[in-house]
Amino acid sequence: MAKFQTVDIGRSASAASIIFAALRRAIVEGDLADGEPLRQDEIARSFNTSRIPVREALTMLEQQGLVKTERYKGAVVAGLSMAEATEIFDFRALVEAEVMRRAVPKMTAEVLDTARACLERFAAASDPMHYGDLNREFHETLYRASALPYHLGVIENAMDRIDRYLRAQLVLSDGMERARREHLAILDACAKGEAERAAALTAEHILGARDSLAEHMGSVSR
Amino acid sequence: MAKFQTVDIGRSASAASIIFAALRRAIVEGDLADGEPLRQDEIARSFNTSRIPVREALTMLEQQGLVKTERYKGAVVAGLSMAEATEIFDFRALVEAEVMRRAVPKMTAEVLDTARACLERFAAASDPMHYGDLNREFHETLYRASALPYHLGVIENAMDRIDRYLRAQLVLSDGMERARREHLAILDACAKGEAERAAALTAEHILGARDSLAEHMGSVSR
DNA sequence: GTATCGGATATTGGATCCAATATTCAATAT
DNA sequence: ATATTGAATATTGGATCCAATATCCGATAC
Repeated sequence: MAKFQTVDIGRSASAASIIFAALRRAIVEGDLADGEPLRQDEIARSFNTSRIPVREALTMLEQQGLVKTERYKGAVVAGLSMAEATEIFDFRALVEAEVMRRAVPKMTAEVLDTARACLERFAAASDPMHYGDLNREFHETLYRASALPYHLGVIENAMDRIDRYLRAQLVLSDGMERARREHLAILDACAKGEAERAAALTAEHILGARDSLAEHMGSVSR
Repeated sequence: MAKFQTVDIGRSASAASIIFAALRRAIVEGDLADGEPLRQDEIARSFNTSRIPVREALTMLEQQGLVKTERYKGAVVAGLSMAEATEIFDFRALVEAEVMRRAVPKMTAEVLDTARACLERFAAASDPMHYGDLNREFHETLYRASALPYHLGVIENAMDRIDRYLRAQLVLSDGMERARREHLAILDACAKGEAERAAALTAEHILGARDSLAEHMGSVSR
């Protein structure tokens, strides 16, 4: 029997995955602008490591489509054209609606409470840049009930690619107010066990964001 | 004006991406068994490089979910549980049906001819292990007409994860014959411009393969 | 005979060093 | 004045070397 609590320091994250997580977050939140070059040397210095783990992190980001690398030129934050962004919204609408459809029958009271708490924090949030996190948390809480890990992973990746634009759009005009209203409607459908309605509302919610983004920004990038 | 043909040797693939492509192919085709350890040193020797580009290739594979890495233990080919495989089939059915629905109205005669040629090669193929390639080529040819690159990428990734099991199942019993029949039906719907029917047939085609796999193999791995 | 401990070996993660090439900018020819 | 050439610099990709740790196997205690 174990008499001491083990701490798994051996399983602690590698330098590369720490750097990856930090860069990913910076890109997803929009702190790094589209096209911004990511210098290996500079990043290595800021993390007090060599360039090796930095390169590993950059290859991970490239696999996720968050950066583009060119030989002898380096990595830059990968921006999306309007067509690409639109396609990703369409994809999300398709997959998230289906996940929602399958999640509703499995939602426990606890899941619904957690989601409700998310919305309350969303309404009370003072920092606009925090909306994005709460938005994701709300949706993920509901989706997780589906017990479809592969779907969740794919959704997360798609979300990463467009989150910056979504966040920028959320603070504009009536973005916040509409999101709040639509979230309430989705949660209501979930609470009543109406899977089809929840799925339809989810798709509308995402496609509405797509159209709103297309209006506000003529072209997102390059 | 350019008087000489330029060859872009500078843009030639890096060692890491060559190794990645080779390992990916080996895993997807099932030449490397589930759980098989991938030793950096060994791979490096067989490609006449150092371990650095090998590690880069392994991180790419890990991002794709094709290998699992553990610190100080190394990378192994990532097998799928029955539940995971089933989920990926469901995902494919959802996404590929939608892509097909949107592709049909855009299919030119050339696309249809290319797909038809695929099927003929499929029927005439002598090497059973070549079926898998032709199967993918057939579907991809049709999907590409949709002009939805993000969707295609996601589908490709999902396909990579289950292709081994699919190939193994294809050569069993009536797998080949049924695939041939279903492909013809799909192509027929496409040729007649019946998008909804093509989409429905595509979903059935994939879910049928899912069920067939579930029958033939009690558990896929681990 | 069996279980536990300790060192040898194997293997990975990271640091440092070297090679290759893109970019920049000054010098020069037209 | 402008376009071209060539050297200096910056930056990446890969090789070699070092540190950390998991695994294996023999020695030892009971």
